[in-house]
Amino acid sequence: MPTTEAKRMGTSWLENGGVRPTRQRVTLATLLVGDGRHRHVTAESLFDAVRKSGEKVSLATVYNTLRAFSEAGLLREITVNGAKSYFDTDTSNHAHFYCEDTGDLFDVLNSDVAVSNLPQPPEGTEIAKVDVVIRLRQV
Amino acid sequence: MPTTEAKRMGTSWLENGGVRPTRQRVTLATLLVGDGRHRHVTAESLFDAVRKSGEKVSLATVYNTLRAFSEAGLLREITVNGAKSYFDTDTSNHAHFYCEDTGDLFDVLNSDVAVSNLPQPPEGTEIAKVDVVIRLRQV
DNA sequence: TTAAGTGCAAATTATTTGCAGTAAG
DNA sequence: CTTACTGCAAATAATTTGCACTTAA
Repeated sequence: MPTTEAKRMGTSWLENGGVRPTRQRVTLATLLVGDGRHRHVTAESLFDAVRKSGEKVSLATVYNTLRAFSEAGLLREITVNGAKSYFDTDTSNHAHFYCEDTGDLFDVLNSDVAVSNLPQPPEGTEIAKVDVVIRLRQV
Repeated sequence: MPTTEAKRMGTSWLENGGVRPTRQRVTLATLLVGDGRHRHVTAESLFDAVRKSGEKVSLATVYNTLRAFSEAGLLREITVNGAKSYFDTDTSNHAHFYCEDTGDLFDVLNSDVAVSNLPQPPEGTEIAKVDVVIRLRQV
């Protein structure tokens, strides 16, 4: 049960991205940023969250909306394996841990991880973003 | 037409990984490392190369073999987008440029790109590898 | 009102798999 | 010989799309 406040946050987040706040988008936005915390979701995990919240948004719309949010700069897509896409509500440049055994993806916290000596991009291109994924294996 | 020397290189590369040198594996290995240069391939691109070389290896075997080579440590799999997997004959840690517009993947050359201040991996895990992908956009 | 958004089911795409046949040690 | 490898076709799995319907502005 999303609080009114959570919904308000979701809605203003949408406005931030210049995205039209439809019922389903507000539902998804509220689940994504309603508590002010950052999270990583997949289409499937967000779809599950919708069902648990008692709301209803089709899976296709979840996919399309995640894509739309990303294009609006509200989410950052993270590709860690060919199988599925993750989306991060934290769009700033930061490194991720990815556990291949469990499929867990999470932020590298309070760290100074940085990429040093970024190279010159080739002629005719510019750097859009830099992804750093630290792959873990269980021991 | 692979030279005898190229074939020899491919075969010894297979031995290096402890992989049994079947006809199709030697074909693929020769195409991958026969000229001593590193390259990035996808299952599809390698399959095309096989056809152009006049040899014959089924697409399923190309997929399975790329996976087998990776597991043997002969190749490094690189995931840049949910759509397809790339495989790099250079298994050492190095950064990549990836152009989202063209799908091109290539090495960051002679660079000192490095990830500094690698964080401590979480309890019960160790770092398997660190992927750095510099995403480009055309201007 | 009217262009943008949504839902469903069907289509796509990359990849994997089952299994019968083939070949390497 | 005998176990691993290969090829094919069918199966999967994530994601996208076509299109008729709905809704926000």
